[in-house]
Amino acid sequence: MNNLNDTKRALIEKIGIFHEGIGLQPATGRVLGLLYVSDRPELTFDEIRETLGISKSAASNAINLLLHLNRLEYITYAGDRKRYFRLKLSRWRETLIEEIDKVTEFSATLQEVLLHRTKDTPGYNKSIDELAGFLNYLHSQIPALLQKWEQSKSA
Amino acid sequence: MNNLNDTKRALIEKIGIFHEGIGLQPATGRVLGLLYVSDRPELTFDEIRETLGISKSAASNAINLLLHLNRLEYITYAGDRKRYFRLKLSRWRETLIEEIDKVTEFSATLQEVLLHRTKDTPGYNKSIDELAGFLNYLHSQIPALLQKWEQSKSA
DNA sequence: CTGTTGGTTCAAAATTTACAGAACTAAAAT
DNA sequence: ATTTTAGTTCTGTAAATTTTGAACCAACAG
Repeated sequence: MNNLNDTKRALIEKIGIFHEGIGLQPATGRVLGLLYVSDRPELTFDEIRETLGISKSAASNAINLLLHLNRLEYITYAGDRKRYFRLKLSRWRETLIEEIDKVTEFSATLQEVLLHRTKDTPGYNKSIDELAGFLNYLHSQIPALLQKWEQSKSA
Repeated sequence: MNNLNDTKRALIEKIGIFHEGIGLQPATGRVLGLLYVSDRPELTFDEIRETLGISKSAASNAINLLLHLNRLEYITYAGDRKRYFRLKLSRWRETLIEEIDKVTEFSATLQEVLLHRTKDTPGYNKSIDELAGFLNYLHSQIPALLQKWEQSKSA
């Protein structure tokens, strides 16, 4: 049914490993990978299960987690009980911001650290303060970066 | 020797968990946490081991990994065989760039995906191309962001 | 009302990870 | 020369994670 060549299989693994790196489990990462490379971007539960060679429960868990994370949505067709799952790719901005926020939220912890650090290590404290400060700045600049990027494209 | 109050212990755990999130193991994250909160910023192998209550092997592995990742350095004193480990905090810019690069490197995979995707799904492909494009743009803009942040500070 | 489809949920098995403990080593101290 | 220090490396294992398979369920179809 979903016949994938070796290149695409390898890409699925690569995409899978990347997403493992950001905290998803292997099977979940592969579901994302499959949907990225599949020529038909809407796949059923069973197509996903079968193409990836995973169990129903693994497929169910992965799909539901991804739905929860807003990475996936599904469409239905009248007279067809199956759901057709696809990536919510148009939401990439929000997804990316959420990912970057994981890092920038560390800033709050650093500021807490500063409140409890001795004042006897000014150079050290200054570095922590700088890092925290830049993380906040980075966070604040993402919308502007997105805007500037859009502009640079239309130019 | 290294007497830490509950607040600092909690901060160590928080810093540890954050670093677990970016791929380090718990004990390794806690070593970073300890060095962030410790009033004495240079600690010996045994002080780290004892304060965190971890085994020599766990301490050895964590410290060597962090040295490898350039997150730690050590100093020595004549007539003292111990090494004194400390955070390479002044390197936070490089560390952060490396962390952001983990995300932006995904762009290359996306471009590979595009090479192998059918042309029959233009909207879908466009989203992938946009995401890849913005990741590249983000990567390219980090140095400028650092510069602008420095300027905004001195103002 | 009975069977089938499209899943979900649960318990157990398999795999992976993280760590401890003990044995070891190189350099320095006695 | 032998003991101590400051770690390293290896092996075993406990715990956590991930996955499977089987039982289950709700909705619809015949």
